[in-house]
Amino acid sequence: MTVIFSKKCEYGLQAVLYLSAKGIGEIVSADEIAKKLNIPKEFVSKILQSLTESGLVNSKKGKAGGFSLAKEPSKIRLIDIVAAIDGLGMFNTCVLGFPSCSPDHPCPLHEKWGSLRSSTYNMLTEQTLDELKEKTLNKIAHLEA
Amino acid sequence: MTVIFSKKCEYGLQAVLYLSAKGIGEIVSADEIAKKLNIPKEFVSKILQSLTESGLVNSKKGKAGGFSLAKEPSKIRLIDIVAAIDGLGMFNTCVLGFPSCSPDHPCPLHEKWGSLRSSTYNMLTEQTLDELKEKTLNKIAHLEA
DNA sequence: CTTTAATCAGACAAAAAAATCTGTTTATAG
DNA sequence: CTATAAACAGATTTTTTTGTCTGATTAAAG
Ligand code: SF4
Ligand code: SF4
Repeated sequence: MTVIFSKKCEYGLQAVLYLSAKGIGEIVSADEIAKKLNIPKEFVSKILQSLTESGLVNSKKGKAGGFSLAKEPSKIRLIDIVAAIDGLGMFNTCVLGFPSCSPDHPCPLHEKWGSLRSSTYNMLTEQTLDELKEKTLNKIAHLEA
Repeated sequence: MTVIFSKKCEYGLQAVLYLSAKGIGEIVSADEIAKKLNIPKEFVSKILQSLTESGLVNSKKGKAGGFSLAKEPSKIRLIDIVAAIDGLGMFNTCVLGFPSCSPDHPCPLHEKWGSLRSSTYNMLTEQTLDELKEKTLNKIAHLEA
């Protein structure tokens, strides 16, 4: 079975939400994130490194080092994280896997699926981290309860 | 990157749409389907075999054998094919990959994502093969043009 | 009855995704 | 200055998904 996002992307979103819940300046280690979110440490570490390259996250090396958001939470949209990790291919390739999507010969689901896909894209584009902070805190607090 | 459906499911949907476009009685070989849809033959063959087990498709062995729909196109919903191949897990697990989804501590995207997911589910549940026949024919006709 | 063309069963192989390991560099704290 | 704890780099392993191969069975057609 396959869901919308890759595992990498899911973890990436979780981690960034975690960072934003901690506040803009806070530096958090990959180890802490991994433990709190029950994600393999080395894996989330890799993902955060790649997000650092993408400029969404800052990293600090050495003891007491870790990761923090590179921008204000209100400036980071969910789509930015998705784009950095999974790319935006899912928004312009065919749900049914047909090779090309010409407007004159669209696949049978074009009409119905197309609008759902746009809605999803818009949702990810509109949602910024700051708007999700409270809900994130609530979720995190009750993760291992 | 990962899209909604697995390759298996995409091919399965394509193949079943192809069958329905041919008409209810028509028997079509895996070979023809593979060629027309540019899908690996052995792979689509396996998929159709599994759909046969699921009761959505009939198979006929031997020379002049092949596959056909097991029910009227109006009785086969897209969700049936998805359920048979990928399962319905994608409709009740978390987009963000959080392990549990308790209604009191939903993940940060619950509200927004939940409704999109329901819409997708409903769309797949409402769409039956007969309604897609014309569009499928149009798509197939222009596949290798 | 024999040839042929198909499903079917199940092992196998290749590729991609997910996860782990090993070691290096870097900065803080004592 | 040394010990420690972190990111970082990159190789390696494991697992899942995707795709292929071999042979057996079945049924139609000549
Ligand atoms: S138009 Fe149809 S073929 Fe094209 S991407 Fe949308 S669903 Fe797929
Ligand atoms: S409520 Fe949140 S945690 Fe649960 S499935 Fe929906 S998106 Fe995921």
